[in-house]
Amino acid sequence: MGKLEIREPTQKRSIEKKNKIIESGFELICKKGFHNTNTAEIAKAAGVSTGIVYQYFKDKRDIFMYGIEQYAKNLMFPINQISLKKIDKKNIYNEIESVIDDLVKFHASTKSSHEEIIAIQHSDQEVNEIFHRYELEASTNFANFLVDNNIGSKDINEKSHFILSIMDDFCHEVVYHRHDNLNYDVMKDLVIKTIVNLLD
Amino acid sequence: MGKLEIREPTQKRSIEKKNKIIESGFELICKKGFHNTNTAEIAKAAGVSTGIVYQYFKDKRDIFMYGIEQYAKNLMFPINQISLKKIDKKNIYNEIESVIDDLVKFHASTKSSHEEIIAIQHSDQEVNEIFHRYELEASTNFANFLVDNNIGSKDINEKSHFILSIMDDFCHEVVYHRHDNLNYDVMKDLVIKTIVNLLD
Amino acid sequence: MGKLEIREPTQKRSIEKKNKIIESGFELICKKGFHNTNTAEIAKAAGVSTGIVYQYFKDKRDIFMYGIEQYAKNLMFPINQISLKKIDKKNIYNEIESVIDDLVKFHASTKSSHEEIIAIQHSDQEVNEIFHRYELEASTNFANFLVDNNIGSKDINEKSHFILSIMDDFCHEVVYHRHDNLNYDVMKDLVIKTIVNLLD
Amino acid sequence: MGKLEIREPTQKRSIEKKNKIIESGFELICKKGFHNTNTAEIAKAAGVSTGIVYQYFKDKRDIFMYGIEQYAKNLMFPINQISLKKIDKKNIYNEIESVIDDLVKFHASTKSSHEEIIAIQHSDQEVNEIFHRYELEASTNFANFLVDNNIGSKDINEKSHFILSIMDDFCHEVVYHRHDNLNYDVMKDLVIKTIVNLLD
DNA sequence: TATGAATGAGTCTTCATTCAT
DNA sequence: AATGAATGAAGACTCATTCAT
Repeated sequence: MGKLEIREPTQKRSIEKKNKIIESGFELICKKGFHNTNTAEIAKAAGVSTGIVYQYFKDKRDIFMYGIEQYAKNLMFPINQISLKKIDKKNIYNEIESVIDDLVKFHASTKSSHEEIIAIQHSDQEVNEIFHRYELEASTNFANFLVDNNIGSKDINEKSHFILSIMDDFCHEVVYHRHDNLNYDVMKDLVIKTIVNLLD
Repeated sequence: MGKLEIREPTQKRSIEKKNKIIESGFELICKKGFHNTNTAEIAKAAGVSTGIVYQYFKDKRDIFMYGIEQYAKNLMFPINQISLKKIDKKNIYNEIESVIDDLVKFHASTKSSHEEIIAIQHSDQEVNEIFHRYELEASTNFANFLVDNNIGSKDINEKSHFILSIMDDFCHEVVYHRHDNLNYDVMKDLVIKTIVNLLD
Repeated sequence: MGKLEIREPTQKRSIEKKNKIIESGFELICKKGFHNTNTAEIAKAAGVSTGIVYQYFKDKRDIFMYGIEQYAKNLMFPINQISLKKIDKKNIYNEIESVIDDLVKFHASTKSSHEEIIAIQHSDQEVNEIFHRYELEASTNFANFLVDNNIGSKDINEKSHFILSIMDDFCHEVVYHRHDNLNYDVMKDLVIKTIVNLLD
Repeated sequence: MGKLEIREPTQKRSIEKKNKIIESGFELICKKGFHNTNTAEIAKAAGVSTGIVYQYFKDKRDIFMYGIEQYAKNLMFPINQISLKKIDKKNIYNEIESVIDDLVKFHASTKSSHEEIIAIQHSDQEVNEIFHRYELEASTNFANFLVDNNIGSKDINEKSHFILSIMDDFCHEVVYHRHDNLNYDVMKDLVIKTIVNLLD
């Protein structure tokens, strides 16, 4: 009686519909903020009725959480997406530079959603945990990659984490917060040298 | 039109009352989120009636903005608050360690509000600008401090910015995101060495 | 922004519901005044929830404006509603008397709403313009009617307007402002004779 | 205990203050409407504190009622204000025209307040009664004036009332509702002739 | 499955009126 | 007598969620 069960769609059509809602909802929420986006808008943007939303999702937040999960998996930690090939240790400066350039491009491409997502991450414990999970994965993957390449084996977890954090900061700096008084080429050089140093 | 004017309190009692509202309101909003805190709660927490709130503030957001301004000025960039005494260059590792320890303590003390504030910073353009302003100030101050101590004069703005960013990340790591697999003493050591390196 | 659109109902049920809200709302507002009637009351009187009101109407005023439009069209200028048959010029006194009697009856039947409506007409520019529009129509219709009957063709617009105004005053006098010291049969006689005179 | 008595000021200063509040309040209310004018504004316009208002007046409405009383006495029925000198019966058309011209001027001068006052008159029983009282006086005065001049002694009350009503309508027509398709000189002529006719 | 009409609790804000000083 | 700070009830409007069809 009362509240209907949330349905897990099995039909192809249904799955597509559910994904469309996630996509539209997540996009709107990222663009306008969670509290400034209402379910009617989401339904409309997804081309469905408001009622159907509540057959696929527990509540409005649920829509967003699905979006977050996908985002965290695919986009939040671009280091997971960049193909890290074998590194030529003699040429390590250039190798790192190339990775950083890729990361910056990646960040730039997801820029518009990123801010609101970070916002919610910081105000929502559960979202934070999701990210934390994927961050750990990213960090571990990177550590393994380094080990596989016989680079900086001591304190490898800490180094991996630190390096990712430095690179992430640099990307944000470049993509979002351009300061007038900073020369970003100089900064990149500092970043790369720091990383090289850590990996020695 | 008939809108009553916002009063700028001059009486001591009134100023205290206004500050009490900012304090209570800001605290609640930081704890529960802007949209999950209503004006009645804020008024109650401040020990005033709902009506009086609107004599001191334009709207609910206005309360928060006052809080943000104060927070940005006093707490967001603790480097501004830490007394940076003359640095003994021979003992630079320990000097930096001491600064980092102070920063960590500072972050720990404001931990509870910090997350929601970052959240709002990332979703609200105006808040973001306020922080940007104070961040710039922090960065400049720190650069000047380094110059005054004849440390790392080349690319000083970039270095200053980079170092602050590294220290800030470390503080967050320690205070908010403790990863089980990381040894924070090791990380601190990495951080300090990196900074020393940059300042050489 | 996220504001949901006002829906123009097409379903029979919806149209009925919208009309019910207009009817109930208009009646309440006429009886108690616009500012003394709240949306909850209107919704209750219409047998709907407060929320639904805002799917059909932009705001509280909008409900009233729909009512006004209907009232202006159907009731405000009863001369538009009275069937003006061919006039027997030989018997013109009696013909006019009959029209006046009809008008008085009409006014009496709408008496309760009339006062508040006039009140709002005089304080609201838009309402005033609506009435002005229908008043013009009434005046023109009446002028045409007179012309069709070969009565008083000179200065016909002015005469038409003047006569309607005289009749309207008389109706109000009788229906609303009964003065103890006036004999309304005598007044009616004066009115009719004046009109006859104007049409000679 | 509790509610303080309304004070009837006897001091010259106090009386002036009370009158200032009536004047300012009435003006604001006429300009912006009763519900769109708040007591703080009234107090400010009168140069007093909000608190003092409630020592002179029972409530907000009370302020307005005092204003209405004065308005009704002095301005609402301008026929009471126009000096009606002996009428030269041979020249009666011109005499009436002159009265009408005076009335139009009078109406024009009070135009700005007039509309809101009529609005309130129609929505407020008590205001309506005040006007009714003064209307009666105007009507009686005018009847007496006619009798004194040996004009139209039969059905004099009805005629007086009717004539005033016709003149008032004409004034409103000219001052407020100018219709594009009406020639107001023609209308005036119709009005005067009608009146002359009634007085024969 | 799907629709979209309907619900009604919840929130910000205003303002007439009172009260401490 | 006077001030203006303070109160708190009231009201328009929104929106997540449910329900009749």
